[in-house]
Amino acid sequence: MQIEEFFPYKLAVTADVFSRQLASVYGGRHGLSREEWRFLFLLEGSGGVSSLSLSQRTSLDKVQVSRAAARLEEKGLITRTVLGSDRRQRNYSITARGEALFRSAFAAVEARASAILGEMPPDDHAALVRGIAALDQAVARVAAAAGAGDANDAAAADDPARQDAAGSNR
Amino acid sequence: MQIEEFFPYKLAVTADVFSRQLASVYGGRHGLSREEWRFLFLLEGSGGVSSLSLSQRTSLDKVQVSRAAARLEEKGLITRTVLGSDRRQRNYSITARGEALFRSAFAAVEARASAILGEMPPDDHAALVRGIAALDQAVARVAAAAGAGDANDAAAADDPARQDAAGSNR
DNA sequence: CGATGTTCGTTGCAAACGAAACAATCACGC
DNA sequence: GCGTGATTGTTTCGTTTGCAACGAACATCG
Repeated sequence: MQIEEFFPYKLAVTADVFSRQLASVYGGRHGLSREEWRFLFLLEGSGGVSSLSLSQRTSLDKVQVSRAAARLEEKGLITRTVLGSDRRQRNYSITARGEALFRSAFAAVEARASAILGEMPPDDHAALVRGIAALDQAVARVAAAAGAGDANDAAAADDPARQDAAGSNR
Repeated sequence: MQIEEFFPYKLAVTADVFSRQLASVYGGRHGLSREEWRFLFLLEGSGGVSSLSLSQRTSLDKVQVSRAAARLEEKGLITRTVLGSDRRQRNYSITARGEALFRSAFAAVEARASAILGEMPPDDHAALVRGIAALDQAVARVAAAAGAGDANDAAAADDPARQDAAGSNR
């Protein structure tokens, strides 16, 4: 079997190239990392987001959230405040500068994304959207079933320290 | 716009989760990194591959190839020899141990991939394959056009040292 | 042949990452 | 109220990654 014909490989490579195309837009011109970009994306619109809902809604784990928040705060794009109800949690909100930067970046990113997706025949575009949605659901089903099972399976003899990752996000 | 509904985000997240499912198979049980996995994939079957054709056929740049090759050689999974025709290039070939390891890993990976993809309704699966192929072509067209154009665009005023990345892989 | 420029693979270095340890805060049982 | 455990966010440590510089091997032109 040639690797080019192995579908998981093609999916990974294609998605990566596409993602890099967009990352070069918000990264190159606006200086945002992928985590920072997603972070601002979440904050934009909603006035303030607690760290809890942020972890749940993105594919960022708590370490990535912490680091991205530190950098964004340093750049003056977001503010971090401590919640009164639970003083462990943080409440993130976007600043005016952050919102302006994000709007600018978003317009450029969407333009690039539309340029690529618009290059596809409409039928293929619809197929892509449909296929990704279905894959998303399928991988969620299998991952839920295989998450504990295969992890233990893989750790059969030499890795007793591995615990199941049930409580983790991502 | 909610980030969950932004298609590029959904594509990136879904592809990443799927890729990680497979990476946990060849990584967890067989101790291969993604680059090493792809490297062995390319070498398997073909008796020997020159470094030149290897860079062209994978999405690995020369640094990744060099490092993956060093680790694989250290593990005894491949051999590195110097070509007679051009003594700068290397000729990689897989060892018996490497081939055995790869075959075992491949069977497990394919099983996991089939488990996920087989979970999808056949129509959706067909749509996914079709959509990814179309996206692959579309992004290739746009990247070729925007590669130089937008890079210069982004580097408008502050990065005169940027040269076009035409000769680079990835 | 010798000088210059190009290509290939490797290495150094700084930034980023993942996993585990950590401190701070909360929740609960007694 | 107070110890014990759980949860949240941060930090630390070792590794990996991307980028640029480098040396070695070739090519080209005089």
